[in-house]
Amino acid sequence: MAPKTDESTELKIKEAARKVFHSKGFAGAKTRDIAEEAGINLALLNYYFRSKQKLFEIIMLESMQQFMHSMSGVFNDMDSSFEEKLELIAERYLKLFSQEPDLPIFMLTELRQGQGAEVIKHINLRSILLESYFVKQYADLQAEGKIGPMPFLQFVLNLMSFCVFPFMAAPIIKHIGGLKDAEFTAMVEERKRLIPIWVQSMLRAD
Amino acid sequence: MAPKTDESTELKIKEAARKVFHSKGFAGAKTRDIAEEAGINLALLNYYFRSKQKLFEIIMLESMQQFMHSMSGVFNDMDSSFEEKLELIAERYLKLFSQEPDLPIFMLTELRQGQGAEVIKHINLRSILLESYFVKQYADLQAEGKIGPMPFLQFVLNLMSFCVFPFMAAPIIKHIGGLKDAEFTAMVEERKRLIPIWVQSMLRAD
DNA sequence: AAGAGATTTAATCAAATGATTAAATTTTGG
DNA sequence: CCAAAATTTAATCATTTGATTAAATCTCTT
Repeated sequence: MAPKTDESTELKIKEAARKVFHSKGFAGAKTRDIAEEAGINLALLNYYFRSKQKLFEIIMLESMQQFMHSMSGVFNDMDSSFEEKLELIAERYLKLFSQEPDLPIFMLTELRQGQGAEVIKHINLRSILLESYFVKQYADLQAEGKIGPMPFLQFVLNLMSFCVFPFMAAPIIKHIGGLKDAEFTAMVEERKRLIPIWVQSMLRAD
Repeated sequence: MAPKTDESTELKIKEAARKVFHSKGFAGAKTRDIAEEAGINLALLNYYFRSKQKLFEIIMLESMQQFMHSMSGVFNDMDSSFEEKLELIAERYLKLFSQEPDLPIFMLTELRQGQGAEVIKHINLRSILLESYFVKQYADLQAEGKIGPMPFLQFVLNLMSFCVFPFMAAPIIKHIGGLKDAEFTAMVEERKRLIPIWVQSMLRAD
């Protein structure tokens, strides 16, 4: 059944590893869980990826790229206005995290601890963000006095937190609000519309 | 040296457990690490707390109480205005997380996974929040038309995310912004002042 | 179809880890 | 000061877990 170069097995393992790592974290993920999730034997996992650590680094890197891929296209689009970009960013991130709700807390946890700390250096996150067309548009609007003096870093931080935090705090939010899954989804949908409005009002505040 | 009921040893262990659990999470924390951090033998840890799980539940509960203790006093203070409460909340939370930067991501991670999921039920987080004087002040301002129709849950979510997210994302923020610790602290200080202003502007936006 | 190479598996190893036990040491009450 | 109780330790156990190995099975070329 398996062809000479079996990419389907490699993909199955990676997919399983992504699921387990995202939901349990590096320390909580067991290689046997990943193998079982992939429907293969433990030895095969090491045959393909050599070690848990190596497999993790691949998943971590791809997760971060997934994270940034949603972003970079919008950030450097020359045809959309600053306001339109706000809408696109909220739209895309909330959609991504609706599909991958464990992604934000996984990445922030692993970046904070030892595991993922190395990966961040292999990605030019800094330049992708700070040399984007989005930054130029932001600076221009500030120069024209159309938005306030909020530093760009604070602005991005606030925008990201609006998008990311609801998913990280989902269990508490559902508990406090007494929300069922559908109601939580509705709240997220409402935020797609509101986040751009909120951000704009903040930018004019101080 | 040790008195009949040695509370100092018990406290030493709990303090060590708090440190290790907060920085590594339940799965990443090793009982031997905790014992070493406390300067005692592994067996003594089990003598006092019976098991890693039991010790964790104590730490988890106390962490959550610490989290809410900062809050509940402000939320039900009859003498401060809504605007003053915004300032107090930003002030207190940013101060707390400056001292305990691992607290937010620890709690959200463990609440999301199996470990802490039980603890949330033992705490009336929902009623503490939704039956507070803060909610009444919010509703009154809405009734008077002084703030917009933003649902209270979205409002609290936004306020919390402003306070919590910078600490969860600290490694990325420092990397992107090229910030040293002192500069990060300065940014947090600036947010103490700005968060109330931002929130007020959002409340008038939609 | 045969055999070489690739893929997959069952069995096993070694280290890490949570927990226990029995003995040693210290503290307390008489 | 002595003995009982409490505290602390070193040694050990059993399970989990990451990884390896040798054999079996499958695929593809000729």
